[in-house]
Amino acid sequence: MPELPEVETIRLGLLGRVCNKRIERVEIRCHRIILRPQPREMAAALGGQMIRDIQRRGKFLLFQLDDYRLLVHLGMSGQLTYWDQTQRDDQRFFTTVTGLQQARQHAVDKHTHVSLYFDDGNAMHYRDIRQFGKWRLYRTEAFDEAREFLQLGLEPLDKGYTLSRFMESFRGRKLRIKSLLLNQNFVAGVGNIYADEALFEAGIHPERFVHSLSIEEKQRLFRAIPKVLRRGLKHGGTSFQNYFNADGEAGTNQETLRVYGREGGKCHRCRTPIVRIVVSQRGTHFCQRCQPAKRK
DNA sequence: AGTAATCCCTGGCAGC
DNA sequence: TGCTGCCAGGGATTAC
Repeated sequence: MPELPEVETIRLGLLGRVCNKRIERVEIRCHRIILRPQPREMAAALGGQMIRDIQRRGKFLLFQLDDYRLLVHLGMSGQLTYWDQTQRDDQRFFTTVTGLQQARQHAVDKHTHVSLYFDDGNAMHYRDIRQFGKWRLYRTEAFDEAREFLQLGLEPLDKGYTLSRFMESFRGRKLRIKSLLLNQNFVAGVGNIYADEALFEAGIHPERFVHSLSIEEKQRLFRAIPKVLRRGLKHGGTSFQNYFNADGEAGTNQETLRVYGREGGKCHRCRTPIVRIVVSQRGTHFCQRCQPAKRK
């Protein structure tokens, strides 16, 4: 479940690997994940293009090519890894060890849906077990058509993330705060893990309706969001199931999580057992004492 | 328009 | 042991 810190970690890893490399050949094996344009057309368009830069917006990766912009969303289980022709493929990729897959460089398998082969003999593999990922290719001059991208909300680690804009984003909302945090049009890049972590950090119950939040609570949330995201980034992302960086390595942020995935475990702050409920069809973890249901 | 529910998909796991 | 059924979850789509 790659969220902002995971996507950013992948971006940083890929920057030094695939930038300024020319795509010689593209293999698209699963057609489901490619929405636009059709696979044959996408493969043909990518051939001969050089990757000039890689940017990120929310959970989207944005590859700047000579004539195109390639938008990649990793969905639930997407992996983008670099393949070095001088290194040996690691078969341990497919084994489970203490609940966590071990991975390095891997050969093409049944879940490797796209491969970009560069003219220097190396490659970049896209692997996506659950196939929720999306690739979209736009001609640079037609990028305005990427509405799902342009409607994204505040970028929480950028300078434009200000308290006034954050407060503005609450206007007219009448839903639970956890639901709002998962909405990419509010703050981009926050997913289920970091939403729970941010709410714990801010001391806010996930089922609170946003119009009931005090100014102080919103201010705490405003600060908590980038705090937990930066912590995730610092630890190379959270590896629970299928997330690996561009070199196929797991992150370690799962060891620093305060509430997510810790049902029954003791709250680091008050020792109360962490509770798991369902909000917006998503597993939601919180401390009943540190995140009270009603405002004091 | 804003919100809630449904669906997509596979691997892992509990239960028998 | 092997089968069945359920669950996880981002976001597009549909329904209201």
